[in-house]
Amino acid sequence: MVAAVRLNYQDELNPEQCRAVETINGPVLIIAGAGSGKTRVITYRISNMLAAGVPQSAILALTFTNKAAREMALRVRELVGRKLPSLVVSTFHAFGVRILREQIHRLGYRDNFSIYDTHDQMSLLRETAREIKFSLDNVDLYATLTAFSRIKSGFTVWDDQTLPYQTLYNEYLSHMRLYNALDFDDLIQLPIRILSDFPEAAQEYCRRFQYILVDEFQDTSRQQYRFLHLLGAEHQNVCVVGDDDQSIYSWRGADYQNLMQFEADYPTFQEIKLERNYRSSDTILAAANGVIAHNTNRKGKNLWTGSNGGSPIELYHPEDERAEAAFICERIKTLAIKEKLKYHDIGVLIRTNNLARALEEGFLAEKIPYRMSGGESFFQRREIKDLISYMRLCANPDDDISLLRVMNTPRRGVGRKTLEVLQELARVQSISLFSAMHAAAAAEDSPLSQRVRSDLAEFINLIEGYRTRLLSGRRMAETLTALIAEIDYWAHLVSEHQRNDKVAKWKFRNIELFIDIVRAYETDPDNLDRGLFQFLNRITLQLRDDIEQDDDKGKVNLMTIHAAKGLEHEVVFVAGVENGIIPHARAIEENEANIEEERRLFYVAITRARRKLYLTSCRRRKVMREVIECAPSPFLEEIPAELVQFSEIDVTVEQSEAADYFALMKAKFARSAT
DNA sequence: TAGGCCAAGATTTTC
DNA sequence: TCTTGGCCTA
Repeated sequence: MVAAVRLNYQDELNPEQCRAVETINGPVLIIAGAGSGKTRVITYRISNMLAAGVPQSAILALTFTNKAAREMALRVRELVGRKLPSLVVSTFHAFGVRILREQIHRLGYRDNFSIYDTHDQMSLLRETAREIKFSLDNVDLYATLTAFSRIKSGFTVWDDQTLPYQTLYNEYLSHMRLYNALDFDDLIQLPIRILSDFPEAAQEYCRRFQYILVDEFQDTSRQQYRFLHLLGAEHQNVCVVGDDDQSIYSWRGADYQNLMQFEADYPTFQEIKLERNYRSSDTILAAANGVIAHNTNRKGKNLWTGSNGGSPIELYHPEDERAEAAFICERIKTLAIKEKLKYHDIGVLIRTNNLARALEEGFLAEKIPYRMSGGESFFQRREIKDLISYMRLCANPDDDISLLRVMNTPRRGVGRKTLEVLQELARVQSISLFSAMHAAAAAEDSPLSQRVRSDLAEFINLIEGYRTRLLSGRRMAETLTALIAEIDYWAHLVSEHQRNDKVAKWKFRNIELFIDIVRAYETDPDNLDRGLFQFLNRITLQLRDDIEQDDDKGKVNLMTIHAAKGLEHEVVFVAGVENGIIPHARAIEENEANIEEERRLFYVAITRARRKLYLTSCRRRKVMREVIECAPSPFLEEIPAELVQFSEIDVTVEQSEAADYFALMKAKFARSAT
């Protein structure tokens, strides 16, 4: 099997790709343009390493999203034809968790830490503010968290703007610490600390992971780069694969300057450019090239296809978002019937999640099966989060945020008064709420009534009982079923939705689905790392990932452009190609230089298409409650005109008006350029 | 203490 | 517009 792989790949890959596959030792920088067969190269490279005798446990492949990690692991397994239990393919964050689970005691945390997502962080911030009487009026919690994150990761320092929040920040951090909770930044930050402060730990990982491969390198943050750098310090076998034109995560700290940093840090690096595009038609690629050429800050690259022609890009200006949805549905149906295209070969891309709504309504009305990836995930749903919070509290009783959530779901008669007493006790003694409950329930002289204290004791018993059962690590699904029965979650749902028992039923069905997921996790023979903590970590890190469904074949893929990165479809629709959406008004508002990233985003969207690309740009759109006039995205103008065809529906008026508009835009640009 | 009512916020993208 | 969280009252 392995030998076959060795013989074969030369026939399947072009010379540059071969070089990328064969250059195993030393630092390597692979610049891989869109559609240049990057995934194939990576998978072949790994299997080539295995064939060359590198043990699987010595290879570490890091990606950016869960989807990419899963995909890569799957492809390698398929190619090699066997399971690779010791090969580590993981996201940076998940890999951070892996190190922390083994090493976090060095930093004085306990290894049953909770991971807080943005939601949890916001709750904690609210709680903290309340506690120290910090007024949050007119405070943008989200922005505050972003600022905290930047300070924490050393991106910025305190300034006049942020200084007033310093006490809040410190208090927030000490709470995180008290609750034994980590946020996403910590998952990178703390491993860095471990690797740099504890040489014996660093050595362990450096020795083990002799070969490191990073996909989507352009999206790594400075912190992640540092992490990577520390891991590869000893052996220097670091291979990074990226494309500066597809860097679309700068808002999350991605820094494409890491490419330059890499070159400086590894002067002996070999560079390999993959410039031949195997995915898109010539037309589509020419459009993409035309657009991206407007960016100034690029590492030059010249993508080519080696083929000719392709059907033109179709541009349509619907009246509003409903007409847009109708148009897309109509085209999808035609494609399905006339060209025998499968629904799953079609991608509908949007800039923001809220654009999905009208499209979803359209799909439902036209009975087109679809799936939406991204958006509110299953695990974010309320009923699921309730259950997860119970699990988290069992895993880590000091997790106050989970405790607060669970405490009164269902209602347990613990009111504000009681909570205040407990919180005060916790604050004074610097202990968690759960410990405070313990103390209060046992104390003779507690200000709490006998009844309340026995309620608390009952709650403590409930949690501790299930804690033991869940920690035993076996039959979690059954244990959860028992828990749900014991707290009578069903009655809770019914009382929460008295007017609408359908909702209650649906939510309960979700709970059952969740338990199925737990069961699948427990009984998966490939899963060697079962257990409550592992499960919870996995869930938290996969918040946005939807559950893999077997029946996803045969469904149109509706997703954000960000989620579409790394994927491809025969036919792609990009909806809402309007000024203010792509480029997004907020992004530009923030910083005008962001226009380049927005353009890259558009570039990514275009290059997802293999054969045919449709772009739609509404003239009006309902935003919130009002209807606003929309102008086409300025990026449309950057597509060479000869590649574009206006859609036949409503052609007459449309075209002349659009032409007028473009003339206007052109004039505007000419002016601003001088 | 719990349920109902009112007001405010909605965040661009993800781990 | 719709949901969610906070506040007030019974």
